[in-house]
Amino acid sequence: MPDQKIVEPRLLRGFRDYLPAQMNARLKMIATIRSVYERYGFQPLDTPAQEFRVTLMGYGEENTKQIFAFQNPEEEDVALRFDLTVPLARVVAQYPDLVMPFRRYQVAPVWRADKPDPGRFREFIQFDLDAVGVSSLAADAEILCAMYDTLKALGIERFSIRFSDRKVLNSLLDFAGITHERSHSMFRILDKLDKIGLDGVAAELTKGRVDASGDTIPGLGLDANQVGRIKEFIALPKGKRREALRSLEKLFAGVGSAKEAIAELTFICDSLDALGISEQNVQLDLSIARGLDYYTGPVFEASLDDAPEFGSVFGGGRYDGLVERFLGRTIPAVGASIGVDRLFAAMEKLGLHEFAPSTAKVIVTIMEPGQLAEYQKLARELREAGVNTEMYLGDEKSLGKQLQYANRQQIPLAIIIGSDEFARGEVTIKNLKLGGQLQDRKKAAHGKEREEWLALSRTVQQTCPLTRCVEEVKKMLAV
RNA sequence: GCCGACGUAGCUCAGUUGGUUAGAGCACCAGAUUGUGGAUCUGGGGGUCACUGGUUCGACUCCAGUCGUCGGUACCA
Repeated sequence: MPDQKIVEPRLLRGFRDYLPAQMNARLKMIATIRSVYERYGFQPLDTPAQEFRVTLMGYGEENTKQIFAFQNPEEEDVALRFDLTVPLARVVAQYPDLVMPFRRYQVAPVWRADKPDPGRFREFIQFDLDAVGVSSLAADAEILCAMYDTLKALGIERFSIRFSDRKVLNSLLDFAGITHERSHSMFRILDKLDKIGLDGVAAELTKGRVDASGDTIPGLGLDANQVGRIKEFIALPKGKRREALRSLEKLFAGVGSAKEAIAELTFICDSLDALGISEQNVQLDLSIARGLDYYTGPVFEASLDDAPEFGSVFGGGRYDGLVERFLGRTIPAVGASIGVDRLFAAMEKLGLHEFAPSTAKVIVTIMEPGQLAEYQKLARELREAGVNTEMYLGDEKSLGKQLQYANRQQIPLAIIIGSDEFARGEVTIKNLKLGGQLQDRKKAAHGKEREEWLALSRTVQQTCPLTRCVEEVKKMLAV
């Protein structure tokens, strides 16, 4: 291409490639999550990436700027979905024959035009589970339980799922004498408690503050009495679920609207006890708000104790009003959503992923190109036996190069057949994974350990009759 | 969106008060070793110093703008 302008290969801000090693880890993660959801009997659903723009809008116009919106060739206003909950509400309204309760899971990419952060992208996968048409809070407890099982199944031990109830916060407004119109800004500020501390929250509730970068954040203009009440609420003991609940009951004793919230949380605590969910991982935290307007009851969010900077990796709640927008009548619903890519990034930081670029377990190297058919036959035989097998197709003629390739792909076994083996009807199987491990341990091995090392070294490479190749390969992979 | 910092090899970074030929480590490639990867040694390729303009005899270095990256903050149905 003389004189032609090279197109610079680059990505859009907030978008990522997933190369094979990461992709294998991500697929494994998704498969694990799916197996948990299916264990609860949730059923799969998929919906299009694009929806009519009006379908996606409607909860606060200021948020629409985060939506990737454009016109299609028919000049209709369309947008990329920004979550999976709104499309679910659309589906429920559109298919009246769906059997209720409708319990579905969905894993799919969504798009938001946010500024990217660690673990935060413009295109990312969400993995949702929701129960629609269920008013019983047993569903909410079950969602919490599924969240717990999912994080455990992913191999995460130290995580915290915190839950509360949107109705608690509404009662807080009554308790502090704040009008409900200001609920949104009020909840938003409260949600920042973890981040900016009690003093920061107090400042934002009153006259505002200047942050570390010198930016001014306007205050809400509450009076000292109101802030005092909010502080009382924040100061409620965290402790065990029951204790937190009792102290809330005491504080809100004079607030009529609080009875329902307390009854709901009591029900959920009972259910969690019945389900055997530990206090260790699932806590009642009255301060969590979740920014979304559509929540009407219990809300939940999970974060990893050892990677708190990634924030909420799994969150949800009850949204009894959402389907009404499409149907004109109320259908109760509750669900939760994993930010798969955010959780992936957090787990990556904690070293919880196994990265291997190749799915092959065996590579058949080519030493005698004239015998290609024999190599092909053997590869076929291995595949038919269920062994993931790659036959070397590159241009390198030397065995060393082919083994180097296999090593880089982290393929554990290599099959070597040269003129000697062909003459005797044999194959040599080399364990690259074990060989690599032994190399690492070579220097450290002394005395008894050295004996063991030598014994293992003898098993790195073995020769057997061609007829027993598949059997030997399986045996070596099983270790 | 706002505030700040930073852009030198694939990666991590040196680069003197502005001085002529821009360096290192790692990675990569080749050879030592044409039937054995990861070790060692020797050699090699690779740069529009983000971009554009300005100041200057001379700019990787100073100035301005643009783009990009990162951090904080705001926002997050």
